[in-house]
Amino acid sequence: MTDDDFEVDRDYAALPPLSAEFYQGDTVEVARRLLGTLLVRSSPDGLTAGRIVETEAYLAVDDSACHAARGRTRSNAAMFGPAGRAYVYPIHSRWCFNVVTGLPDEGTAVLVRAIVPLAGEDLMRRRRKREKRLELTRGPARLCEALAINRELDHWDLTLGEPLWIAAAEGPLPAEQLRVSPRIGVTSAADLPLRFFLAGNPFVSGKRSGNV
DNA sequence: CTACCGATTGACT
DNA sequence: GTCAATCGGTAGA
Repeated sequence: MTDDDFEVDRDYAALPPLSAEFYQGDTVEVARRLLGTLLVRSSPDGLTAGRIVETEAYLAVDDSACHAARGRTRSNAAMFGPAGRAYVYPIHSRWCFNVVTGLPDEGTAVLVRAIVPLAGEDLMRRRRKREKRLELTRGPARLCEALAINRELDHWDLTLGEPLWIAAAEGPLPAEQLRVSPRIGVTSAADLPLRFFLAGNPFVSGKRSGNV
């Protein structure tokens, strides 16, 4: 199954959201399981959707890069909520989208770093003010702008469906496509192998040479 | 209140 | 490849 196999008129809005159980497990496992799933966003402007191809896990124990590592604040409160909620965080005047995992009050989440555009590409181009397909959703803040994910969706329960949810992949991910590496951009706990991506996918962020 | 910094991006050499 | 813009969050005075 590749993205080229997709029907262009597929009804993404009808895809059911993943249930809370999907998100409640070990954060590293959830980060791996999210690869290949479909991130869907509906809005008055239209529907956008893409396949998740890169994630990063942020842990509760021995992970100084995790926003929850220095305790609960007003800004990171969503991380301490139930699994399956969105945690949307601003950095450098842009937004990043996370999925809360594990148990309530644990403070773990998975950052979605890249998706492959599957629906609403023209709407993504208008929001991003970019024409090149690769520049629409390659990177955590780019995909947020393409899907109009912002502070309003912090705390959103992704198991409820519209306006933002994640739907299951069509089938199991070929194990030979999975790659693991240190996380991108973090300045502490920079050596932990907590980034997961699909080998060779052009939408995976970071240096292209490191994505094979 | 001020000072510092970051899970980034885009422009530029 | 390098580097600066940019601003909310946080810590500290």
